[in-house]
Amino acid sequence: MPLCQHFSVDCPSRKLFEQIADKWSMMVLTVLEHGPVRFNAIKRHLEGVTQKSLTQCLRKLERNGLVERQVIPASPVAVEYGLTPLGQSLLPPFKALYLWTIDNMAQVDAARTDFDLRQEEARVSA
Amino acid sequence: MPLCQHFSVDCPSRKLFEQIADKWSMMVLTVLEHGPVRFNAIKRHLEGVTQKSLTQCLRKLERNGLVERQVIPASPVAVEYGLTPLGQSLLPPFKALYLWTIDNMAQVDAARTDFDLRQEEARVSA
DNA sequence: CGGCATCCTATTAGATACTG
DNA sequence: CAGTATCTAATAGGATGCCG
Repeated sequence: MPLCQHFSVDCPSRKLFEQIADKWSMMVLTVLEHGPVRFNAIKRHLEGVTQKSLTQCLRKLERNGLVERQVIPASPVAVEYGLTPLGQSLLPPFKALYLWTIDNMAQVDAARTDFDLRQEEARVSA
Repeated sequence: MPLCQHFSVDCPSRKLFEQIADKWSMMVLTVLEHGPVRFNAIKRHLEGVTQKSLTQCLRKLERNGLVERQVIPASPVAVEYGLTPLGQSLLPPFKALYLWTIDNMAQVDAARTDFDLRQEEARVSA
C-alpha cells in the first residue's frame, strides 16, 4: 500500500500521527508493556518528565483509547495505568521503530558529526 | 527483544525517537519516498507547514543523515531533497505505523467521543 | 526559487504551592 | 499518592522583508 502523498490537515493518518508521535507517548506505552503501572512508577521510568507533562500525556492516551486509568480506592489513593487492547496493538509497530533506532544509531551519530564538521568549516571560511 | 524499560536522558533510542517523532519529519520522509523532491514541492504536500518550519525540519533530517540536499546551479537556483539509504531504511517501520493508523482510526475516534462524553457528564453533575 | 534575519505572538514546559 | 492551579520562563511558530 502506498503512503499518503498529500497530507492535508484533514488527512486522518496525519491526525493520528500527531497524537502518538510526541515526546513521551511512545515511552509511556512502552513502559506499560508488561502490565499496569502506577503514576509515580511511570514517572520514575521517564527521566526528565514533569508530573504535569506526564499527566497531560496520560490524559491524551486515555482519551484516544490507548490507555486505561484505574483508580484503586485506598488511602492514599492509588492509580494504575494499563494498556487497552488498542494500546497493545500499537506496540508491534513501535518495536519496529525501536529496532530501527538500535540498528542505525551509529550511522545517525556519524552523519551528525560529519554534518557539524562541515558546518564548522563553512563558518570558518566565511 | 524487550524494549528499553528505563528511558534515561542518555538512552540512545530515546534520543533518536526525539529526532524522528516530530510533527513534520514523518511526513517529509514519506513525501520523498519515490525520489528527490524540490523544496516548494514538498511544501505543497504538507498543508499548513511554514517555510521556516520546513527548513528547520529538513536541516535536522539532513544532519541526521536521513535526507540529502542537492543544490542544482541554475537561475533561479533549484534545491532537491532526497532520501539517503539510511532514510530509505526508515520507511518500512513508518509504513507499519501508517498501516496501524488506517486500521485503528475508527476505534480511536470512538474512544475519543466516548471520553469527551464522560467528561461532559462529569462536568454537568459537578 | 530557496532560503535567512528579524520581530512578534502563541503555545508549551517548568517550578512551586496546595488538596482530597 | 496523584493530582490541580497558578505563574513564569523557554521555545516554537507565523508574518514579513530581503538576498543570491
